[in-house]
Amino acid sequence: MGRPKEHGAQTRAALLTAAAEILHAEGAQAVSVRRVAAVVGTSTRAVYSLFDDKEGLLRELSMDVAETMRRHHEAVPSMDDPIDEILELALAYRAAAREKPQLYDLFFAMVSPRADRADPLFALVYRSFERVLTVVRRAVAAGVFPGRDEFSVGRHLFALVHGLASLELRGVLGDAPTAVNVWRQSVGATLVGLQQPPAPGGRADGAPAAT
Amino acid sequence: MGRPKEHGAQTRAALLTAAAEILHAEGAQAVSVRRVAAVVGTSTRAVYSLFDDKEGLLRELSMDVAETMRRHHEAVPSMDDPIDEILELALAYRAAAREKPQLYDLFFAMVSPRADRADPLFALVYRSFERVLTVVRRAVAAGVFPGRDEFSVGRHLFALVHGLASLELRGVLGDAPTAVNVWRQSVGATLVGLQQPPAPGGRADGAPAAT
DNA sequence: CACAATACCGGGACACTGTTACGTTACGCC
DNA sequence: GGCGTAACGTAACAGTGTCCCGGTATTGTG
Repeated sequence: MGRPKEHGAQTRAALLTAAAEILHAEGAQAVSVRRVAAVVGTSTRAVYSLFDDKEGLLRELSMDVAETMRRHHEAVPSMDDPIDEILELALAYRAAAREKPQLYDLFFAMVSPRADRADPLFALVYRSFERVLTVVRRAVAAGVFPGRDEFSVGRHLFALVHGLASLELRGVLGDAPTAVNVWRQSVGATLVGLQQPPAPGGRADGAPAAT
Repeated sequence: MGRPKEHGAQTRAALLTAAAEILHAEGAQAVSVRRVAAVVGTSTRAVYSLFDDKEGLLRELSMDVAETMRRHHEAVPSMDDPIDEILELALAYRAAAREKPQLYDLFFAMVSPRADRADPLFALVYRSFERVLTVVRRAVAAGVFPGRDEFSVGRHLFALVHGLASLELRGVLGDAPTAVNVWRQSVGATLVGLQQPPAPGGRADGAPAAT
């Protein structure tokens, strides 16, 4: 009973690709519900039927970056030296950010401690982090990062790659060959530092010292 | 000749404080020209007379963060050990970001290689970076960072503190005491790594290797 | 086969946004 | 006092996200 849905999977896909094209070509602020609907040739109503609202549409788009992140991260092969593997994973983060520069901010906006674990988008984002944690965990077990745990190292690396990505996407790191060297040197130096025991005065996991 | 200006320095100040209050209380998206004008009790025209447009208003607000950054950075005293001083400067960056959390994104948006050197806002932003560069330069001259130059070290530190600030403002670093430990450990480990000679395969300044 | 119930659709309306053109007003100068 | 001029407030314009209303297509039922 009732009129059957017209806005099905293909309209949904068309809206997403249209939104992605506009976003890729002109940036996030150029994406409007009316415009996306007009490109597809449907009404704004379709957006509100298929996604809840504009945020839902953008949220679906950020699945795109999250998937790009996952792809690059899981494409990194296992290596004998976990240090080499972590460096490659950092460069995978860079590659994903450069592949979807306009979506990168959307991706990082998903990072939140209050994220719902059952949310498929969060789960997808977490897979990339988990890929890194796997190696780090192995390295910690092997005594590569004395006095540190996997989360401490993971957080540090996350902060660094996000900072590097932010700077590069703003053009601060120069052209691509220069930028990749900055990444190599920065991540490399960080990994060297992490292999030394942490300075006293605070626990390595970030919790305050139990005095 | 001509009607005298009514929208002088005090209207300007009132608009700025009103905008800052709204931004502080409800975030950046809540700031609208009409609303700011209504709070002050004047017309939208005043905003366009005193500032060029809304971006000009926000731009003036970002002077606020830039000034906060400068204040915290220049409050850090000279120390015997440049490593200690750099760590304190990193914590100064953190303090400034935490003092104006809603404005932090505006601050970072000002970072661009295409920034106009004559722009007073850019000049203000650059003072904080220059404060760091001064110590780093001294350390490089003393041979503390073998095989690296001041810009390589400065960029690395900038990426790290921006990443840490971004994570902390999103609540990822936990409560304040935990977060400050994360900062100390991360910046500390980074400084340890930078004191080791860089890995071969690329120049430390980020430029591609001259093979 | 007719009909009403139903679930969806498109277009228009609403409350906003930033920005600008317009008519008005208030001053200094002649 | 009249006039030119510059700044004023208002109102309009084009755009945004969102939501409601009249219409419509389908389908179970009489």
